[in-house]
Amino acid sequence: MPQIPTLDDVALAAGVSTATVSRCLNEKQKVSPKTLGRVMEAIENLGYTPNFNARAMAAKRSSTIGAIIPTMENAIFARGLQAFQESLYELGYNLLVSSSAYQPKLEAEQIRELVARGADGLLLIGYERDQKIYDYLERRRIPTVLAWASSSNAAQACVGFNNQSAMRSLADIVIEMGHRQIGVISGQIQGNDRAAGRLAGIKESLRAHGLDAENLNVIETQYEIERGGEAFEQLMKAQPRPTAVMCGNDVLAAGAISKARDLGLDVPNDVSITGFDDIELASHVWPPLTTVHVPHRQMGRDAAQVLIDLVETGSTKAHRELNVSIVMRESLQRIKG
Amino acid sequence: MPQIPTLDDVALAAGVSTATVSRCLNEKQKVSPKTLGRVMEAIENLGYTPNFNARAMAAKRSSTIGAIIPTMENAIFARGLQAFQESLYELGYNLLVSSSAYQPKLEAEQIRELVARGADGLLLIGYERDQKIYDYLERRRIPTVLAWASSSNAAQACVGFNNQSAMRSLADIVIEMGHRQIGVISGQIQGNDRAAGRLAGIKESLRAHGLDAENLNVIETQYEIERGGEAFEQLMKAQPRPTAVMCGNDVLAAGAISKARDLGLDVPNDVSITGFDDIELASHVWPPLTTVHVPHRQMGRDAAQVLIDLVETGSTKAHRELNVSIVMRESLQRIKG
DNA sequence: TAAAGGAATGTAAGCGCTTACACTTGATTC
DNA sequence: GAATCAAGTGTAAGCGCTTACATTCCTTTA
Repeated sequence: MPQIPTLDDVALAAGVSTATVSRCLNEKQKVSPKTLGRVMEAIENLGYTPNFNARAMAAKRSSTIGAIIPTMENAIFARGLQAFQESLYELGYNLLVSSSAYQPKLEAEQIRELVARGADGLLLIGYERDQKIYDYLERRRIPTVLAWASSSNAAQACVGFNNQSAMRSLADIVIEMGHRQIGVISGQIQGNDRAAGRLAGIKESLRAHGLDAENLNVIETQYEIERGGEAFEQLMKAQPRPTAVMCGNDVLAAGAISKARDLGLDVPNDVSITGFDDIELASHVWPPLTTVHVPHRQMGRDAAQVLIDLVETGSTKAHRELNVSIVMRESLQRIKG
Repeated sequence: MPQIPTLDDVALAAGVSTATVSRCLNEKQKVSPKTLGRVMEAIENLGYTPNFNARAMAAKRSSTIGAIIPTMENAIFARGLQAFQESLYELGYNLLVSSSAYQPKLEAEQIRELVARGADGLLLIGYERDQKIYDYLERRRIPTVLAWASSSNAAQACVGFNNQSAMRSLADIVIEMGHRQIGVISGQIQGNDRAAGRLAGIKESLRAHGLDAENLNVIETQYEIERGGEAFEQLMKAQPRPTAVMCGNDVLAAGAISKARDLGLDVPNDVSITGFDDIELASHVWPPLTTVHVPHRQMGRDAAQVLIDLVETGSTKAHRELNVSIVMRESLQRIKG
């Protein structure tokens, strides 16, 4: 029954002290090439792997970053997170991911969990959460970056974009194309600043064009393709029927497009549909979606850079706002006549 | 500068020993209600959270399960993993997920990483990997479950389905619908037993129907929607042109459908297309995909159950094979005339 | 009433690492 | 040749927990 080799075993086998073995692992330059070779050989022979928990405990840092995203079920966060983790890896950090299912309570739990696991820093999505959480992170001195959103009054570092003004731009286009009956399929506003911002952007645009923003037909639902379809069906029952349906993201929009076909409606001739995010799917549904392109990869990279800066140098809070753009595709059409 | 409270601080505040505090956290029933109350109050007041690393180290178990999936970029593994993690949670375990980007080397690294982090057990996808890895896990005594595949000769516990016979069933239907010119868009076979099995299933069916399996037109590519489109375009250049294109999964099929439209081809009148997995997308593209339905949620639940059984009781290796079914939708059509 | 037993709690030895500090060595300088 | 210094290495004290074992204090039972 062979025991799992420890650093002591390696030290013994190589005829050096544990301190030296540790140096071979973490600060090679502090060790003579001769010793290094001997130690590495012993490590190889024994099949030694450092115990992460012991290391984190002794060193009081873990080279681990935690991220909590609202969902892994669709691709919204996938690309950005991928870029985030690639950048972290290059900087010598590992990423631990949890998903909160859009539930603030679960998110709070998972923040504690990641901190308990010794995360050196955290990536969170959006800025809207209980102040207690921020206090907790402050007390524990856990550097935190908020992504996918941008709020100038957040005390934390932000790397993201302005959801409201992004959606405002898209709504401007929709309205200037002649649409007056607009339906909205939004994500749940409660506890989701991104969804709230996007909806606010539409209302802002309506007001700016002298249209009624208060009676806007909005359906809130979960970010699932099926839910998008259901909401769309609901919206199309209204009289007068919307000529354009703006969706809180591409997943909802894909559901709406699919349901439109089921209902025998032609997109965009009978009704225009727009999305948000420009995930891969957006250009592969039919008709392809007019949507807001979000630079997910860049956001992920920037977030990693800002966060590690915070972790290693405790540098001053950064606040990076990225530019989004509107991608015009066939799902949105000018009102005829 | 307030220090982060430790178990010692709690013990001091509650006027008990550290052992008692530990018991309050882990084995409440061993502590008198009076003491429990006092300790919990102290924990509350101090805002104490146990240090995970210290706990794992002292207890020699972490109540953590590791999972390594080939990709998080699309929904293939999302649903099953979600069910896996929900079941684990009910059983008192946490899940740590990494993605290997379909690279065996990265996977090996991540296995070591998860083991170093003290994972009590591992979930891996498929069975095809270097024997050294299995030896390593054996030596370290890390219970492991292989999912998304099924191989009766794997030494590890398996929870999955037979990719080959599943695809064979679908191919049988395609052929019996009169298709003779079949093109295949497969995932990379190298290091991916699921992709290999699916392709083998198609060839098996061809042979069984007295058709030429050796000259089957197969394009191997990555599981990305864009790649599916490219491969489809390539396949359609063949003479004679395929009347049916069978895809290694739904993501490739979605790409193929989208590209077909770009090429001015009507699915299924000009060409039939099939997928595999039955992810949400499959029923929302147009035309909806005929595909192989995989019971992802059940697979996730079963895998959790089998793995925790292994971890806690060291029970004998289980081997669960799940049934898949074919879902007929509009993307596959009988050859006319 | 004393012995026995069980429940509640305490004592203290690690778990496998990192790192401050101390020490040894050999080269360099005056 | 003594003093100085840097490079390489070793010693040992924790990091914050769990848990085997010891101890205390009741309640039971003969």
